[in-house]
Amino acid sequence: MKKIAPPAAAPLKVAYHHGDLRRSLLDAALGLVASHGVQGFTLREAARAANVSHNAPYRHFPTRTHLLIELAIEGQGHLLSALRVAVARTADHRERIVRLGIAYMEYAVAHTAHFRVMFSSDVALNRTADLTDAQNATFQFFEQEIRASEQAGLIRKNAVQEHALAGWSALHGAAMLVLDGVLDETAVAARRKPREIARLVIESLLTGILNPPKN
Amino acid sequence: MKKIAPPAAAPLKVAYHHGDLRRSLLDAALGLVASHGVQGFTLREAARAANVSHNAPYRHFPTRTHLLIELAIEGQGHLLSALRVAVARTADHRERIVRLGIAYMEYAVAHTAHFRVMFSSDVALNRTADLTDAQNATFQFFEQEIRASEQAGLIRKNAVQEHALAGWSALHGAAMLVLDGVLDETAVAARRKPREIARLVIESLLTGILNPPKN
DNA sequence: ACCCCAAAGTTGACACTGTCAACATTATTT
DNA sequence: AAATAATGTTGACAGTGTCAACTTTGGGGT
Repeated sequence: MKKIAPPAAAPLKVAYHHGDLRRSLLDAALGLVASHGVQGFTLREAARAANVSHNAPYRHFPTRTHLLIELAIEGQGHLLSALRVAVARTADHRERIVRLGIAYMEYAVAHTAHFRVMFSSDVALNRTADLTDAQNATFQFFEQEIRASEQAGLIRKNAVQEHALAGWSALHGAAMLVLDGVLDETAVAARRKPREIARLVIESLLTGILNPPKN
Repeated sequence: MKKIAPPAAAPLKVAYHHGDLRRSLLDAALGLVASHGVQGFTLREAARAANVSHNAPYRHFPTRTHLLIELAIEGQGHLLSALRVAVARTADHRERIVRLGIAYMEYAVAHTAHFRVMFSSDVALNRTADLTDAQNATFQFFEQEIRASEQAGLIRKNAVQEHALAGWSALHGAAMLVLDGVLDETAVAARRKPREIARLVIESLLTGILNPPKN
């Protein structure tokens, strides 16, 4: 069954080495997650999509989960970039915070596959130091933004970390609930676009829900 | 291999009919999720834990995912009960809201398996009408609580749904981030117990993070 | 008291998966 | 040009979800 003399490369080149299999596998995986969910993603199917044998992925990732972790790290990077871009041309601190929130939500809905992988429990339970670093970077970006607002006198003093935590939680929770469709039948959220939901959540957090104390 | 005359039930009864296999499977599944994660849960292993053949589960659940959905619905019920209990003996509206938040978080960490199943993407993507109802019930409980606070004059008017949404998002996000260990290395959250994190988030949301406007 | 049937459980098979081990080919370094 | 590391391939194995066909059992109508 040996092939004899394929002198010039056929239109369908079947090179032994792939070129950038690692990248191809990540891309294929992302697509599969998008269409079949994280659980539905399969190493073998990714290999097929890359025209490669079912064991080739193991030269690039020690395990299925590690491929996902790699995707998660990548996603964190993209998210952080998106957040940076979202506030790049805005000076007003309040507006910056609102934009940050909206950008978080928009990333979640525009890059659902990445986002789902980033926070899938499978990945979370096998977190790698690199992933932790990437996640911490995102939190620190929030923190830094809040700190700037504090120094500008926009927000309360001495609670930067707490406010950053509350902010991230609110955003993250809203994004999760939206992605999971949990809000689809609620009166508030059903007819609103994700970005409006994000704005709403952020506004609530900024001004608070209590009546202002009357002194 | 016929057993002859087992007059009184032997200690190891090996009846053909199980009695309450459905319940046993749900319990086994919960344990498996707790130890191996949602992805690690296996129908066949649950069947083994219940001393039953690998196909017996199919007499009670059409599919692996449906078993998980059943667990999710069950969990939503427990959560709602826990929330009710948490505020049962508290009259002060502000305190009620704080307790609600803490209860949500505590449920998440005390019943991690249930919680993870409830919001696993596998379940979310195959949501059933019953599950949707159960989730809506939880949201409505939040809403109702906020409405009561509004009528008592505690919180701003005309934004009950928005505030309920913001509250749920913040709580849910905080719970998720805690469960996923995303906060483990952050200065704010690393040394705090989950309930303190929840309190902190709720307090931020109640009073807001902006400086009070000086008129 | 019987028959019969639907519910509940079982066995066996299938295609598919993640992963391991052994082998083949290519690229790189010396 | 030879040795070696990197990259792919084939084959095998145990384990999975699910389908189909069979068996056992408990309860209701006659």
